Amino acid sequence: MAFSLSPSSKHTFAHSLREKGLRPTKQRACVYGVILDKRDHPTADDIFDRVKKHLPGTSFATVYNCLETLVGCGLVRQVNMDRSPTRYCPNLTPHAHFKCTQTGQIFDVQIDQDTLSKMHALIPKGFLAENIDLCFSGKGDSSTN
Amino acid sequence: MAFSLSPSSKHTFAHSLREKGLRPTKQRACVYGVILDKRDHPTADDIFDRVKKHLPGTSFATVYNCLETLVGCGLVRQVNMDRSPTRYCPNLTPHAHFKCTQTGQIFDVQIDQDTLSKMHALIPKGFLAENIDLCFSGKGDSSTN
DNA sequence: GTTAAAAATGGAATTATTCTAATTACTGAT
DNA sequence: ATCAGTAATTAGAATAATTCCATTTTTAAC
Repeated sequence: MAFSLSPSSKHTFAHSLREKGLRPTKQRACVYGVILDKRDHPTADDIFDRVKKHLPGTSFATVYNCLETLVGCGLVRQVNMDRSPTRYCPNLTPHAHFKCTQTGQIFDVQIDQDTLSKMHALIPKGFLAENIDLCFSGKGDSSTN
Repeated sequence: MAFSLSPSSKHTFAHSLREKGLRPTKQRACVYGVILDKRDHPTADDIFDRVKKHLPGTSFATVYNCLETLVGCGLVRQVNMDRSPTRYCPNLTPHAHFKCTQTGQIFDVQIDQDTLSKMHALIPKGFLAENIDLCFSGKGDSSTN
């Protein structure tokens, strides 16, 4: 059976897509669903595996298409750390990422408004930032292993 | 002829390598040289082309090997923005990068100590960051085109 | 000079991602 | 409801940055 989003997620989802004239298809809902469901910053590959459990016929291309669409609608964010596969994150609040070099795990790190402003203030006159990306890497919290 | 580093760069270069028991070969010097020479955040491909002008026999594998070595010695930094090819930067002071979405150009953006501290302060207890990466993207300064 | 270790080389292999052409599913107008 | 037109999905091929591997060359120490 298809993935079922919670009523509120389903609403945000359908609304965000329709705003851009796009259709809330079951594949898109499912991709969005698995990203919301387990917030472990999955790769396209992880997402493909999870989606197939719900919609076995789904192709890799579709997963990539859906991801691109969801990113374009602002429903999920892409997380790129060094050269490793792109990961996807449904947390839309201002936050940074911390990658544990030992486990590969990625953690969200909240950014307070003051620090965010200071970061914005770095940008020289004449530049207009549409995107900010802050990534840390190092040893993660051992208690979370 | 091989690339010639300025006396002070040559010293830093040889010193940093020898500290790790590595040899300051002409290929490594050349790769480092072209990165220092034109600080435009070149890709491995760009570097390969430039190195070949000085040392025509150089292979792609060597360029990658040298880059890995230089990064390992802390002589250059890798810059990864989204999925585009890795770029290399000899600026070792704390700085962020701004990528112009229109031209693809990458600009260095200095980070002051206060902002840097605030960014560090975001890291939760128990985590130890070895690396910080701050990237902006958006419209670059039109006066630089 | 000889020898052992390190580095460089060329080409093949890998892998995440994108592209392409063909099929299927919607949506809106009739 | 049906049809036409558009959007989305599919399978598989293609791409491109990077890494790997086996071999050759260079270097440094004795």
